[in-house]
Amino acid sequence: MVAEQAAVGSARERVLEAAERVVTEVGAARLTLDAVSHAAGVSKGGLLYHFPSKESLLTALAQRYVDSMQGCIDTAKGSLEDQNGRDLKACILGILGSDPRLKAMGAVLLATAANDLTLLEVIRERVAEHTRELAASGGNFARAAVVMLAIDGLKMRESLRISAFTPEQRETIVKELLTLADEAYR
Amino acid sequence: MVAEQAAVGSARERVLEAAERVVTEVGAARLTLDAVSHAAGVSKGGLLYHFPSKESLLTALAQRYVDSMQGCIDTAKGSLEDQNGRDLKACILGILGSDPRLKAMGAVLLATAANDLTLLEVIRERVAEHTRELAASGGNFARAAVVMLAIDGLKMRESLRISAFTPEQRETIVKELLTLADEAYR
DNA sequence: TTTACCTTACCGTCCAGCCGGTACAGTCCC
DNA sequence: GGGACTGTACCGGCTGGACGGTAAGGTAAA
Repeated sequence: MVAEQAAVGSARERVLEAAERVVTEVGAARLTLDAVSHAAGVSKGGLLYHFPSKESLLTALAQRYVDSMQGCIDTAKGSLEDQNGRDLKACILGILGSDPRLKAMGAVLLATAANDLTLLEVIRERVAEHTRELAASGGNFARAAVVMLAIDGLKMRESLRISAFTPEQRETIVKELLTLADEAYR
Repeated sequence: MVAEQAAVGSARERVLEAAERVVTEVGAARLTLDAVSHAAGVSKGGLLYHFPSKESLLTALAQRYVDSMQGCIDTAKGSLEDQNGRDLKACILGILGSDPRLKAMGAVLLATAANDLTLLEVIRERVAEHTRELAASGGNFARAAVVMLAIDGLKMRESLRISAFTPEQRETIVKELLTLADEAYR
């Protein structure tokens, strides 16, 4: 059961938050307009006023996820002094950090992809941009790419709740990623 | 307990193959019993004779994927001489190789997860076992884990068709993974 | 005749999207 | 200032189609 939430923020924002909650709690297949509208404390008509179709809701969800991730990376970047591989390290700390905005990331990705693979276009573009930046960053491309891919892999496992690392193991892995990032830009 | 023989062309096998085709071609949300039975050239009743529910079909699909992956790894392992980090290298070559059985991997994972997150149990167990083996293998755990995670990340990106690497870049990444695997077991 | 395998026809539920409303805040004209 | 009109935000019942699953029967081999 998805609890109703007090009216805070714009209705549009409330709906998106509710959709994330629904998808994490009951799964992508049960992400229905009824469930989302109920969780957001609006009627289905109200939801459809802001998102004229389910597809538009999913698109907005994917966009929100991309924005959140960028936000987390930027925050992490701000806390790092200017150094070699700063961007890559910001990705490690930003994406694998504990920011609650990225908690639902995998589920959102899942719900989006499950409903329509073409909705991943937003994410595809972001990945392409990251890849270009990586190639242009002047470091060891292959090593930096491995670090990025490992970040993805870990985040994915954790989002699908199939990760089997202990907290200690996870910590050594993050440290190893930071070391590898260092080496890539030495 | 003699397992049902996976005779090539048996209806059961045809259905599973058809399900993979459907999920890659039209997406997880449109993986319906009608679509699968039609693609397999059987009636819906015929499909339900072999898989009494959609859930049982999805479970079989997940199991088939786990088996395929293990098969690919074993094949790759056979082609490697006994050396340090042989298992890890077999994962790199097996999973990131060109075996068609793993083509639909991500889509299958997606379809399974989208319909019911608990169906990932089979995969969760496999990941846990791999993690245990990695921890017991005597190499540099963190580094080996990073390699495994990067394999996952790359495979996932490719399955969702959001990867943006050129073939040349991909090749250098695979080489880098092999190098890192070497280092982890030196 | 029994069993394995498969078919067609059908049923009940669920869900996306539609539609006819309500409430209310401007704003323009008199 | 007050009536008429307009646009924004939202409500919730309804429906048509899709989909998972059932039932009853048919056929061929053992």
